[in-house]
Amino acid sequence: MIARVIVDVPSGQTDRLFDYKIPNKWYDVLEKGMRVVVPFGPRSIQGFVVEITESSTVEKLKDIKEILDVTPVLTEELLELGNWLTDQTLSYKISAYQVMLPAALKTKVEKQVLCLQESQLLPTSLQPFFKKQPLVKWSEIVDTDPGLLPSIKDAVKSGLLEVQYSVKDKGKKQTHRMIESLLSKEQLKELVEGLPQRAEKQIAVVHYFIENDGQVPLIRLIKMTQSSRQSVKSLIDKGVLIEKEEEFYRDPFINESFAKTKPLPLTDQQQQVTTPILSSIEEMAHKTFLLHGVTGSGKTEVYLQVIERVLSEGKEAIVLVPEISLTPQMVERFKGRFGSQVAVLHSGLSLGEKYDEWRKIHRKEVRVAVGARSAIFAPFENLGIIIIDEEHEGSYKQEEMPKYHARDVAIFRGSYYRCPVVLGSATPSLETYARAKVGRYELLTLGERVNQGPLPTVEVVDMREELRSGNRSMFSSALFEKMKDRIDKKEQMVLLLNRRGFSTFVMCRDCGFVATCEHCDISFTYHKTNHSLRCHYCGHEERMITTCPSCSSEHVRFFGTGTQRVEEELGKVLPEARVIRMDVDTTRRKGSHQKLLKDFGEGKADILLGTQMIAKGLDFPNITLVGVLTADTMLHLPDFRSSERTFQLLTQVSGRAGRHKLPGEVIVQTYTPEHYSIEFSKEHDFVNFFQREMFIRKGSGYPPYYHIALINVSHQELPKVIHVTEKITQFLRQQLTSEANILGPVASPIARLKNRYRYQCMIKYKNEPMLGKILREIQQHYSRETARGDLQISIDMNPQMFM
DNA sequence: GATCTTCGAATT
DNA sequence: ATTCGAAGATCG
Repeated sequence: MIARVIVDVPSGQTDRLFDYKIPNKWYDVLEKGMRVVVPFGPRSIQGFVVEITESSTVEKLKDIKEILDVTPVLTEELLELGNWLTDQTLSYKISAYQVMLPAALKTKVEKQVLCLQESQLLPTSLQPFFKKQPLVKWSEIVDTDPGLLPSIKDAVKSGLLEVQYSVKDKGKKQTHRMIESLLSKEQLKELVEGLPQRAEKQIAVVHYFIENDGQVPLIRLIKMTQSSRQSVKSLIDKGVLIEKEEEFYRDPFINESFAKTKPLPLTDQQQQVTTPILSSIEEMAHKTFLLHGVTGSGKTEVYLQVIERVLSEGKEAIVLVPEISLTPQMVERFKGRFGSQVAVLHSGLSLGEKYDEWRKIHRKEVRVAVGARSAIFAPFENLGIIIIDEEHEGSYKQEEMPKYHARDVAIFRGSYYRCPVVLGSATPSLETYARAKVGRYELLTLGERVNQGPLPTVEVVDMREELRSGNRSMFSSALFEKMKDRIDKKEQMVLLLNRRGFSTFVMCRDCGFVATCEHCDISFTYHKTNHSLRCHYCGHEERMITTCPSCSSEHVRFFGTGTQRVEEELGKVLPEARVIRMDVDTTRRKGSHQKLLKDFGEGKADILLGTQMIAKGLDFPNITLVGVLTADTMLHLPDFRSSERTFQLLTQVSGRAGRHKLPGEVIVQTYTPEHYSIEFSKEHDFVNFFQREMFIRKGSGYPPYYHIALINVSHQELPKVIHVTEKITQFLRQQLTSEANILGPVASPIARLKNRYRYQCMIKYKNEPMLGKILREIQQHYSRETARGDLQISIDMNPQMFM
């Protein structure tokens, strides 16, 4: 029997099947979808079996070396999905399979040197390594002295040493040592009598087992009885106790208990949107729904109740949530309703924790997966529904290979299992809403807030006017008055500023020199905490300059406002206000995001100041004011979605105010109050925003009217980049139909990043059946140069970002 | 001529 | 990705 394998070598040349013989002993064991170790050239590497056949066209086949799984990690469906993903995103098969699995399942290969005979026979320089053990890491020898390479080679030739490869699973299952008594309580009591008085510790341990039943983790036993490992061990040796290794899951929520919740009665409108979803579940008819519900309209309760139905039919559910709103608040609602049926997957978990959550799904111990983007690959085999909350969020698009969008994967899986996909949002993406309007998706609308409360009133403040009337501070007088008012009333507020750091750029007032990162074409952001200049794209950090490097002037000043500066300013103008600042810098540490929100929820601060990460999902009853300091920051980015993003952000953040009893107010400060994305967000008017934006997209040939493919070329040398991009553009013009609109080559918005120049070419198209094949040809053509790493060509079939 | 470097091809 | 071997480069 032959196994056809995709090997773990991400390169163009190896992105195909390799055949291996299956040794007789594994005929019944090996299934497709399992990971195996195979010989590949002189080394051993990991691979996925994707097919098992009778025969092969290749003459000299090698044997499969090892099987890494007991049950397949990739189901039939996921294998198919992997193929589809590869075609859609023009990536490698191996990358597609790997992205569907927890990182812990990716093995690492270790190169080792094995000493076959007495170490004394080796050259003296090598002897010390093999004194203690015959097996030594290759790196251990070569790192100490690269000059030893020839002697190793010689020793291998003369049969003293052998080079081998060991493939190791990264994902260690964690085990606890559990201790259990072998004797009955009566026997234990007898035993205590017989023990010598001075064996205090042992007596304490035995007493524990007289008083308690069943197993206990070793560590806990030692702690509770004040005993030691030694005393437990001697009881084991005596045959009184027994030690067992028990596999356990690292539970990230171990210290939290979730109050059980019951389904809430649905409002009429909730009822209306639930019915069509339920019938899609029952009829096993795949359909994609767009659940368009204003903020606070109770989308989550709808999700919970349709999932309830799915579970009662014995099926499974996936719920996708943007990473940032995967807060305890959200998790609590799912765990509260479905208890231990839920696995939670997000980036805050350690490698091992993610693996454990994944295994709960794989082993069918849970039936609901709640998580960020990658949870869309949860290995369920009887899916009943897929829900994507906040479907417009950019984080559903993976920006690395394979550059997939979770929404597309959801629809693939939904149609495979003939189950509904529900896309929920208060501000759907234009693509999604357009599809709903033409009937490709079914539109469901929740137009009112559950508590019947009105949407917050939004006041737009023209900052140019403020400036004219002499107010040069970052707070308009309207906003400032309202802030003071809330502090007096002991109510809370949220301030949004989409820039972290202190200032957005640092410039010399005399010569206009702007401090920029030496590796990228990006201006530095000043960070006050450690008095440094930081590049927000590559992370490079330098000390703040006091004199201008260009003209030696000392008039170096900060321009633009970041969250740090606002925090400082608040301290001056509202010293009595307690402020929590939330941005990438204050939430870098694991769990700090949660902690800051918890503090705010408990009323430990009056003001929550932050970047866009505070715009989503938070639901605190006491927030009655939202202030947007500068609504324009996103508006002028070189991206055709900038208006859409601005509208979404303003609408989302407005939704944070007045969600409960107290009415909410929003103040939006801007220099362009007449811009339609600001005007429509003021009225919470998605539908009119949509129409206006669609008109613009149509005129300029952007999605949803056209598809986009973006090719990004980068290299250390500028002429090379230009030349290659030029060639690619030419080739595309030649190959594609005259309907396709090919733009470029142009420098990327970030023209240099991490010391590499970047150029791009954009294709706008409606129907280009050959596009995939043509782009593959381009990849192939440059595969030599890209394999060596100096040239990079990245293709994004539906880019969310143009930087 | 021996040894070191670079480049391309093959990996089942 | 990594490895091996052929073809050129460098040195004594």
